This record gives sequence, C-alpha cells and structure tokens, in this order.
Amino acid sequence: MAAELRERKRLRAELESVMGRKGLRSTSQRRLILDRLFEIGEHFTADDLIADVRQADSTVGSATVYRTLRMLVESGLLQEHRFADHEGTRFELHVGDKHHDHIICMTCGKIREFEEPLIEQLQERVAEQLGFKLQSHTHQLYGYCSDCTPAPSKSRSSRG
Amino acid sequence: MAAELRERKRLRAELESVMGRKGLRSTSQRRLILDRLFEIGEHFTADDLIADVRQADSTVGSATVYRTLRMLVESGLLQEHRFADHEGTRFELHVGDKHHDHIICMTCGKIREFEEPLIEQLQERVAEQLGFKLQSHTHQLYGYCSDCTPAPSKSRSSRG
DNA sequence: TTGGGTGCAAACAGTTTGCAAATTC
DNA sequence: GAATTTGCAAACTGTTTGCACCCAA
Repeated sequence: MAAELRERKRLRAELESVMGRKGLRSTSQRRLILDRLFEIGEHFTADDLIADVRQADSTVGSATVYRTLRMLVESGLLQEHRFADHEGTRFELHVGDKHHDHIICMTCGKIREFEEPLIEQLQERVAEQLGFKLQSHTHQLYGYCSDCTPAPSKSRSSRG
Repeated sequence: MAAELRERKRLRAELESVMGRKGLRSTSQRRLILDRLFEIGEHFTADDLIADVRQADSTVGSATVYRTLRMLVESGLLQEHRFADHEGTRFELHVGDKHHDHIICMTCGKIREFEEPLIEQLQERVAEQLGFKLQSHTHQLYGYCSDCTPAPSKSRSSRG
C-alpha cells in the first residue's frame, strides 16, 4: 500500500530529526543499515540484518549493526521481540501508536499480526484488579497455520 | 494451602513414574535438585537453582542442573518463561491443566499471576479468524505494582 | 579539530557438549 | 557389567565492550 510507503518516509524523517537532536551522526554505515532495515521490514534478527547489509558492503562490522539496532530501539523506532523460547531477538519497525501482537506458526515459523481491542481492555482491567499501573505487555499466540499440519506428536500446553 | 502440598506430592509421584517409564535414573543429584526446585517453587532462574542446590551440596555441577532442568521441561513438568526483554529464562512448575499468565512490576520485579478466561476465549477466536490452530501462548503484562511508583521518566509503550 | 563512529578482537552471559570417571540398575 | 549420569572444561550463541584509528560536523 502507498500508505505504508508514506509511513516509511515519515519514519525516516522522524529518525533523522531524532538523531539530529541527539547529536548522532549520519554515517554511510548507518544509512546503509537503515536502507536495508526498511527494506526487510519486520521480524528480522540481528543476523538477518548483518547478512543483508554485508551483501551491499562486506566491510560493515557486526558491532556496528548491533550498536545501530540498540540506538534505534532506544529512540523508539524499533521494537524488540523475543518470540518462541529459544530464538534470538527479533526487531520490528514501531509505527506510530498503532499496536499489534503476534501469532506464530510452530511448523513454518510464519508470523501474523493481530489487534484485539477487547483483549487490551481486559488487560487493563486485570492490571487494575491486581493494583498495577499497566505500562506495556507482550502477547504471543503459537499454533499451526492453515498451510501446516500439526507436527505428529508433541502436544503442547499453554505457557503464560 | 494444603491443596498445594498435595499437588506437589502428586507432581513428584508423576515425575518418578515418567522418569521410570523413560528409563531415567534416580540419582542423589536429581533428588536434591528436585527437592530444592519444589522448595523454591516459582519463577526461578537456572542460576537461582544452582546456588540453592550448591548450598546443600557444593559439588553438584551446573551442567547437571541445566540437564535436569531441560529434562523436566521436556517431561512437561516445568515451564520456561522469558519475561522482560533481557532477563534469562525462568522456570515454573507446570501444575495440571491449570493455566495462568503473569504481570510483572517494572520497578521491583515482583511477579503476580492472573487468569482471565475471557482473554483465553478471545485468543481462540483471533487464531481461528487467522486460520491458525491455537496450541499455546505467552502473555505478560508489565507495569508498576501498588508498592512502587512509576520510575520518573521513561514512558513505555506496549510491545506485542 | 574534536567528539562521535567504526572495525576488530576480546570479553561476556547463559547454556550446551565431549569425555573419562563414577554410579545406578 | 552395561548403560546412564556426573563434573569438568571447553565450546558455542548472541551480544557488548575496549581500543586505536577514522570521519562527519
């Protein structure tokens, strides 16, 4: 969609301004990393991004990519996720105030997003009942997508 | 509660039987690890357990504890959690079919449990709508408990 | 010119693994 | 006695850090 493209441009502009304000410099590495990152889009790992960046410039060090990722997370432009139990951290562009959670296929690893305002409401209520001021949450569903049959055995129960 | 004690005994018995069936042996290390694990109860890390076990027997190797933990997770007796983004894995006894999720205080780290059947229902519906067969989920809320004031700055948005 | 940024290699945390010796069945 | 389990140390994965050099502002 065109809206998404516009959104990306806005994000990039916003980022430039954030970096400017913080006195962070615009280097060729950072520009390249951002290009690739906006291209990949969603749910990539640091390794994914490193490989991708190195295809364009094999001299970029992984530390630079890690440092840039951390900077972007701290600037609020990226979100970190730790999906299924032993995968590494995955990153995702944090677009405006829009919020969604994820459902992940246990066979093929496909990740779909969902929004459910009712769940969010209930979360507020639960927090309130326990005397907490809710700030954020993580919520992932795991299952089998329509393309995948359940793995033969290994029944799984929910983990909260 | 007495019910909990009974439940522990049942769990232990169940475990013995599972181990028996799998041809796993009952060693002094495993018995000690189980004792301490049932004592600690919930939301402990591998390190917590290792320290605790070593207080009783300083010769137990950490590999043994890790191996035992993995065995217990695979037997379905323990659940693994990865709470806030950069903490290590935490373990919890998996009691029967009872299920709960967690809310974590961002200041003091306190963990409270909650159950919300409506949320579980909505999760089913969401999965169905996306063509997934739901198998499990992780769901954590983050906020400030009644004993803790919000940290001065650092506003946080939700992460799914 | 000067502070931030870079690549490299080493450090790091948490966890797993190879192996010879010890233990359980 | 055969097979499993152990402790140790080394390996491994994902990530961070120290440092000398480099470069954008």
